[in-house]
Amino acid sequence: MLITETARRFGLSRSALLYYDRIGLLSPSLRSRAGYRMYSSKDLERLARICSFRQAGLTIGDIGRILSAGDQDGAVLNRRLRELGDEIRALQVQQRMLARMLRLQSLEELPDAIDKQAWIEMLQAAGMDDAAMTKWHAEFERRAPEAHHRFLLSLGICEDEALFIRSQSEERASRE
Amino acid sequence: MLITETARRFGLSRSALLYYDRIGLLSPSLRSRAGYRMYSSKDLERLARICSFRQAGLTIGDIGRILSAGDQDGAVLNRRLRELGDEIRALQVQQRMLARMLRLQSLEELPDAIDKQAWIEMLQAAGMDDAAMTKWHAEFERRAPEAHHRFLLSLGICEDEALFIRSQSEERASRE
DNA sequence: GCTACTGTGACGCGGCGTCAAAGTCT
DNA sequence: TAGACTTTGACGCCGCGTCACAGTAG
Repeated sequence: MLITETARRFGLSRSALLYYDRIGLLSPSLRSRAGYRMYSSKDLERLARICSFRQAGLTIGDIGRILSAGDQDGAVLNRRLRELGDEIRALQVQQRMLARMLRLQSLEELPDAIDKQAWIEMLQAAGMDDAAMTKWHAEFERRAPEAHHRFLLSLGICEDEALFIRSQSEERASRE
Repeated sequence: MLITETARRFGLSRSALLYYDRIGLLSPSLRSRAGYRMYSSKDLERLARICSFRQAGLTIGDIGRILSAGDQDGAVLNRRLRELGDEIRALQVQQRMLARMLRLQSLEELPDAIDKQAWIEMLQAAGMDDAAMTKWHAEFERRAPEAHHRFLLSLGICEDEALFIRSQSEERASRE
């Protein structure tokens, strides 16, 4: 099968298949006399697997590793699964930030304290205790003080309390 | 304030600030005699806004547009909010695919029919009726037949039923 | 003179898309 | 001969990271 037809069948672009050939992920096993790429049924099977993995969000590198060496105990798949959880949570944080920005922009209101509570509950649900949170604040303050400040304000914490938390974080950091 | 200190305060890298300067997103208003970038308090305020928007997942282009022309009715923010929903749903689909792949790999079992049912329920919950699903199958078959086939199999639909669905999709597509 | 900063410019990443120039099939 | 395919190669995209080399502040 020729390249464009192969691409169409799998919902890919021609340039994607050219790319896969260039990096050695999928090199068609035959060439016509004119040098045209000919995809055999085995190539198509390999391509089908590649597509599945791509749709599952694996990188080209990971797919190459799985196809060449196999995936011992599903290590690669499990790692990607964890990454996906992290990515989704990060996007959900962005959602909340945007929602808050829109509220502030349209209503010009102060954010309510519920969000600070919600944030704490999320961290607790993730297994963090008070000590862990204090340590996390200290680390945040050390690495990016302004960002720390803006983050506290974004939780609906007032300027004074934010400065208090930051000063405590500084103390804690300097004691170590 | 000098560049590295500014970067540290906002949790950014020096190269990010160099980049923002190059593309004109944030150009410090002063330079020292030796040509060093000096960030004024107004620059820092602008940077704080930039950081907020970046943390909300906006592209550099969008941020530039908002900072220069404002965001009429929160159009940019609302668009990004919709995109985020789409992205999250896409990642969740990837999660389910990966989970299924791991199950198949570890248990070497056939996927159960529950997943086909679950898929249908999801689409119905999204407001799709039978007619819409038929149309969607036809479109899928037309644009990427192999991918359509693999998708049906991934739902735990057996080879025969998949071929049947695809042939119906073809008929439906050719009648239009 | 040492160290830690600063500048500019060039190149790299992933996963392709896009364009150009030339050849091939029908 | 037309036009729909194919080849290779080079360059572009985003949001920076990373290098090299040179100048500057203390």
